[in-house]
Amino acid sequence: MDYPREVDLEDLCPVCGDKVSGYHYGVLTCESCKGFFKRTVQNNKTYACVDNQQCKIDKSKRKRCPFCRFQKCLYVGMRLEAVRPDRMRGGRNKFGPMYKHDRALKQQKKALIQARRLRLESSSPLVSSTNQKEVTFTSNIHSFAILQNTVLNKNQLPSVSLSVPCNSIGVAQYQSPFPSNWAVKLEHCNNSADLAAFAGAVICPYDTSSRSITTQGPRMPQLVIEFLRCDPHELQLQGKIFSCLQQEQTCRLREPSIINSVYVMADQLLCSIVEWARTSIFFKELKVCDQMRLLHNCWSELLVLEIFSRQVLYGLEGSLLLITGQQVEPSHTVSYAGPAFASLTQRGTELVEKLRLLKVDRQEFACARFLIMFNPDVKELEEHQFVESVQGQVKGALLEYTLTTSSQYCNRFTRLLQCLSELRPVSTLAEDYLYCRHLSGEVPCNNLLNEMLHAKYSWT
DNA sequence: GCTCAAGGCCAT
DNA sequence: ATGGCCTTGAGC
Repeated sequence: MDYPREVDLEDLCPVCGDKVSGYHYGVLTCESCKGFFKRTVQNNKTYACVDNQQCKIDKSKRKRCPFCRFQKCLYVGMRLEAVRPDRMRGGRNKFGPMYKHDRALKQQKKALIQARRLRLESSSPLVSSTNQKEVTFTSNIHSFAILQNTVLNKNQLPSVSLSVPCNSIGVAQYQSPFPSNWAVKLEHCNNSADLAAFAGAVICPYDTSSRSITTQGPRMPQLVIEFLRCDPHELQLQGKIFSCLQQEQTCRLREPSIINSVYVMADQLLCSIVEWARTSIFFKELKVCDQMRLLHNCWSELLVLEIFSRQVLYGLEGSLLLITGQQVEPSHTVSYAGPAFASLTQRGTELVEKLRLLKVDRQEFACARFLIMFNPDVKELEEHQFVESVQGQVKGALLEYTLTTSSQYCNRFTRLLQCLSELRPVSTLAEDYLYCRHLSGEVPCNNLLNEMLHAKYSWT
């Protein structure tokens, strides 16, 4: 079979799309972006964007806005500290081993793609036109889509589907009620460069065997598999929420207002979060008092993360996807939920966009929940050390996962953590909003959500 | 001795 | 200011 020549995206500069000339300051980039980055850092240049700081940077436009170009350089993971302050020439820097490891990963990926092609060529010389189209599409976009095909078609062992390092993992096991956009999701290859030291500390000894490629793809960290097993069941929750909304309607003898529905949904989501936590690995081993402390600290962040993950994994840009499957236009919320809700939605949308850009996947969201929950900064924890050690393990697993799934050392892990740290202010806004609505008596009472809000506002 | 990612140079 | 090509030199 004659496949179209594959456009290897990894041969293109992640900043401008020009031809890559090698690793420069931590990332495979072209010669011109290398030079641009060097000049900017060495000469301490500051730029300004005359537009809205969202200029498109490609080969033909890269000269137009140095501000956005430099932002993009940093975004794709170019490292300021790789520019030498003493301007010493030649030699090697501390990123040497990282580049080597990254190259090895790329080689493995290429080998896998080759294997996949050979397999297709030998097993089905007459591929239907639709299949052919799909293969062409995915291979042009990203190799992992092909890796996934290999695994899903070839191996039916239960554990195997969990060992695929890509966003599409969930397709086989996860019955989403929403239209799937898995096929077009790309694994963003921006790994963390500066995490080699941390990797060494957490996954010690640096476990290259776990990343070695087999026919099943790189292995997923065991802990991430455990986290996925704990995932709440979306359909069950959906059914419960529908029945609650119906009940609300029956009690009030009218269609519940949008804010009422939001409140009911938030309450049910919260119930499912608590249920998830209680049955989850690590958490179920904690003393009840510590469980309470942790949950009181993080419930709203988990709630917000739950809503955000739905937008990133299944939602469409520009609309808010509710657990019920309804799509809401965020700009319209102001008319029925007030400006406070609209500003909350605005903040949320911004963060969702960041998570979308990062292409955070189900595995990473699963880790994120545990990271948020096991917060050793929570006061008066009786099992503080345990909580701290779990957080360390989760970070390690997440780091290992990002290293395994991405072909490049960039700063994916750091960016993920950065995004998660931005959840707190949004969740605080959400709490404030819900509490105001609760005080005004517009929403149902006697539920878990009220309890949590009361607990918070009686403490502070 | 080779590699390759740093910095430098200079025509544009 | 940009970007293609050159020189350098630590680490393998």
